[in-house]
Amino acid sequence: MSSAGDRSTPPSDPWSPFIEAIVATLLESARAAGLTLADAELFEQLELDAGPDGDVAFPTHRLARQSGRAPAELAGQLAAGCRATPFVRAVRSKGAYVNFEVQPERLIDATLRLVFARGARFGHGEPSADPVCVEHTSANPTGPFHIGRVRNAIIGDTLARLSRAAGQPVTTQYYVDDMGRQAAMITWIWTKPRAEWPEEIRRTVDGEEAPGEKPDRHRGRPYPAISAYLKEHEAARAEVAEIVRAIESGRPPPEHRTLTQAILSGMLASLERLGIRFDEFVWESDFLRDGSVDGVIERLRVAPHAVREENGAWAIDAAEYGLPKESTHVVFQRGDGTSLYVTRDVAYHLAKFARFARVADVLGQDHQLHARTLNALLAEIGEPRRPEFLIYQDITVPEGGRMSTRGGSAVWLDHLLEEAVTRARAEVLRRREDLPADEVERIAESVATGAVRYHIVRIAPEKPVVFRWEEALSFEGRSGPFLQYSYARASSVLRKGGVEDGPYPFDAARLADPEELALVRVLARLPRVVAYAARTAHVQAIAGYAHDLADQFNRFYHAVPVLSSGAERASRIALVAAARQSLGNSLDLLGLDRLATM
RNA sequence: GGGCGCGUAGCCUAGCCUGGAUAGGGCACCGGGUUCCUAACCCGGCGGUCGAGGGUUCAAAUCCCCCCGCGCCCGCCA
Repeated sequence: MSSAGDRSTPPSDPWSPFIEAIVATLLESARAAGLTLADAELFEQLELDAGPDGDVAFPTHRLARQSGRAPAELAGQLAAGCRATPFVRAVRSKGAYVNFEVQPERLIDATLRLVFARGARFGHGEPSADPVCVEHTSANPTGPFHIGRVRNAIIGDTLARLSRAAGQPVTTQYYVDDMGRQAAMITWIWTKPRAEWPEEIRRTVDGEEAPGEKPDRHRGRPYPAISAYLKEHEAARAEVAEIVRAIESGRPPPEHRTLTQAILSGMLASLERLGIRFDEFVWESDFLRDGSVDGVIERLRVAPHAVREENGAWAIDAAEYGLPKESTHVVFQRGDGTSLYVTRDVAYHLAKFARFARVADVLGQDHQLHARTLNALLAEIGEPRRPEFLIYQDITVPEGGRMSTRGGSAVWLDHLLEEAVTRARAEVLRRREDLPADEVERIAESVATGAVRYHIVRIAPEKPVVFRWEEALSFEGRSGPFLQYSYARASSVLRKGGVEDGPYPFDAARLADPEELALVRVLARLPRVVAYAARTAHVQAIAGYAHDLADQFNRFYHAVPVLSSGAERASRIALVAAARQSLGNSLDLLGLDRLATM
């Protein structure tokens, strides 16, 4: 059940004329009954998708209270005073509710027309001029993705797709952290002659090095061992620290950027399989190089709560920003004059604010405090704007604990995809022995990546997730492959009917089966779902919608013959085409491949 | 200790922003369905003190308070 809420009735929403008609007739009825109420108020109280008793419901409790009347009696009177219109077939009261049932033929007609008119843009909102930046993933380029980090990428990419569909000009950015100790550790080991590698680190690379191994895997392989090694060896720590200093002074080892880039490219290749690409890459060190970090430091030094620490470091006393007691002093410049991550992040965000009307950051929950610290520093330099943070919870392993690269508990994205492809291939071969091998591979890849993407995006970001292989690799029920299968079914009907490309003439009166009307109702919801999901960043809403749509399509498919039907044939084909279009648009929003056959 | 998030059937989950009529799905389990457009499907059944308590309200899974449990963070790391 959803409220009409923001009272918008855009032309991109098939419900708009129905809502307007209902508001008008209800208002008229209320006035006739001697009641005064603003149409805005009435609009807010309307409930859409109200259930079995009607399409739209109006609860009278509030109005009853205002007028001192009994809700049920009021509902009866209001219902009786509503005229039938071309849009509204019946108005009935039930208890305290006035239920409106729209003219089904009208709804079918309006919805299918809109779907065909807008095609790939059905469900999308009106274009807006305000550019939006979505920063997501931004994982340190130190090795392959594990599934925990991929949650960021999937949520961020889906948010970007939804925002675009909602009409916003979106730019996605990956913030490449090439400045930290972690990046320095990689450079430290790979710029050292192999003969000088400590034995325990060399072990991690020798023996398993495969030709054609992805660079993120290959170059990142020694990383966990370096971590452990540095804990025990001070001299090595000093060498890494020297590299960090070189990077911070703007003179990194020449191989540094190349190595970082190589690992990043391997990581991006994995995301590419999931349909995730970035418009821009922003390198953290660039803000140092172009002087903007110095600018931020200057502004922070004269900020209202700037304090100088004993050893010459500078901080903001951020007590009033509601930070935890122990971190109220936010240091933005070290005693040795170098900058910190949060300082550079301020510079980065100022650069974003200069270009974008809205700035969204997808962050893991471990960055919660960083987000608040960043906000505090922005406030201190008088920057009124703030990023919108989308914080997601960790993916943990069943044994307990977060996924750890070092602890060996990580589930690698590449491994997961490999396993998913193996299973998907077996499923395809089991039922489609007619397909050529390359076609089998193509389908298996799409099914596998679709299953993984959907498995992550279906769950609200703020929910913690425990990773389980059986669940992640499920191809049934509420899964990506279920959606793709439904799309393939619809495609198959159109293919066999010889009408893959339309046009799709139809007569709404021929679509009288309850399952047909039910399917149209689901189709008609898409524009509102997209608007809602984009506005609230509830990316899981589109996942739920796509399942509802596929589910209802399958019910219709079983209940009603299409190609073998008589006078209804053309209209049913049109309905299948519209369902395929909407489902396809939903798959696009989720980043799942449309499969014409599987 | 403080901050943030989470707690809905055996398991997973939607709904919470914006309170509204019998809380939607999926997995598992039980019983059906394929001379017909793809059975990765469909139909039926089973299963709920919405963590506990209190408050606000005509009305609370939804808002407020408190408590319990779980996770994360609280660095001159990133």
